[in-house]
Amino acid sequence: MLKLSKLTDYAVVALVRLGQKEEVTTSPVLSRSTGIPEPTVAKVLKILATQGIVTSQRGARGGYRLAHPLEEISIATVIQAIDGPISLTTCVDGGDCDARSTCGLGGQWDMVNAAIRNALSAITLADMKNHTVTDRLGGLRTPSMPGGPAATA
Amino acid sequence: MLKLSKLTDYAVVALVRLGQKEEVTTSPVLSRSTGIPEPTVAKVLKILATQGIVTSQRGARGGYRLAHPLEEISIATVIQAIDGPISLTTCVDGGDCDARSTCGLGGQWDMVNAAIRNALSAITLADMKNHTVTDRLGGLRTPSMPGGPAATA
DNA sequence: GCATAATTGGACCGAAACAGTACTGTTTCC
DNA sequence: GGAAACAGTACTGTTTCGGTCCAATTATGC
Repeated sequence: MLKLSKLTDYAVVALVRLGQKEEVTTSPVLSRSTGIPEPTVAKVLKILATQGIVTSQRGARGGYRLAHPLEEISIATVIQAIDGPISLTTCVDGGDCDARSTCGLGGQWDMVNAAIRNALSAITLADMKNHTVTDRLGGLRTPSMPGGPAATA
Repeated sequence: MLKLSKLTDYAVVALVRLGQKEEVTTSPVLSRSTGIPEPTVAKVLKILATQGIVTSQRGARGGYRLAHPLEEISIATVIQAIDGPISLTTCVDGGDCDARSTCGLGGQWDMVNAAIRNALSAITLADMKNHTVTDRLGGLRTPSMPGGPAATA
């Protein structure tokens, strides 16, 4: 349902929390601080470490630390790190679309993907922490939007 | 992986094809026309009928017809019809986020959802049919984009 | 008016992906 | 040398998705 995985949600929470501390932080501490179960937060941090979003320090007195300031990490980066590349359909870039010849709309999904990526790249973790939204997004509303369905029809 | 279901992809293809015909069209005809398996296209049309996107005519000589012109149906509408509401996280509008008190970012995901919805609502099925893109989206690239990751970090 | 055929409507089931957990190994500090 | 913490792998339960089948409905032809 166009819903990103819960792991990504956890990742954002953990990263924002991590950005509020200067020293290295361990998984258990982060777990208590965020309310996310220990094994899960450990798994998330592990993935983020492999993607270079956080740096890890092994051994006693080890832990995790942000590799970049919050302002330089976009939502799109986190999503791609956890969930993989952002592409709405499998019918892109040589996918196995068996109806390619008849479907008619060749790579029209690419522009949709680009729109999504664009919107997600414009929001950083710092924007998530602060409750103010930068106006880089055209027509973006304030956090508490009317809530009605955005159906155009 | 922020990927919408194949059903939605099928729905768009079927709707665009349906928009090219005036008279009512049956599932088998649409299946042959699009290359989508018969049962699947039937299921998609069924869902779209319940959502009011297409009108159905039961019985012999029945079939489906578009309820609105292609220009008035946005991608967001189709996605919401098939996949359900567009909300990236479960932690919105009274969701069961058990870490609400500690996570810190109350409804910050809402602005992300709004951005997505915005981008998706700006693209109509007519845009998918024609290979030209209207410039309603700020910074949207042409269909064949470079393809590099949109990571900001 | 009745039988028949065509088509949608709703329910069901198997398969795949995901979230979460546990365990073992490696590294570093005390 | 012992303890603490990350790294990697494997496993299991759950949910969701994709696909299929059968029942309800309506127009047509006799």
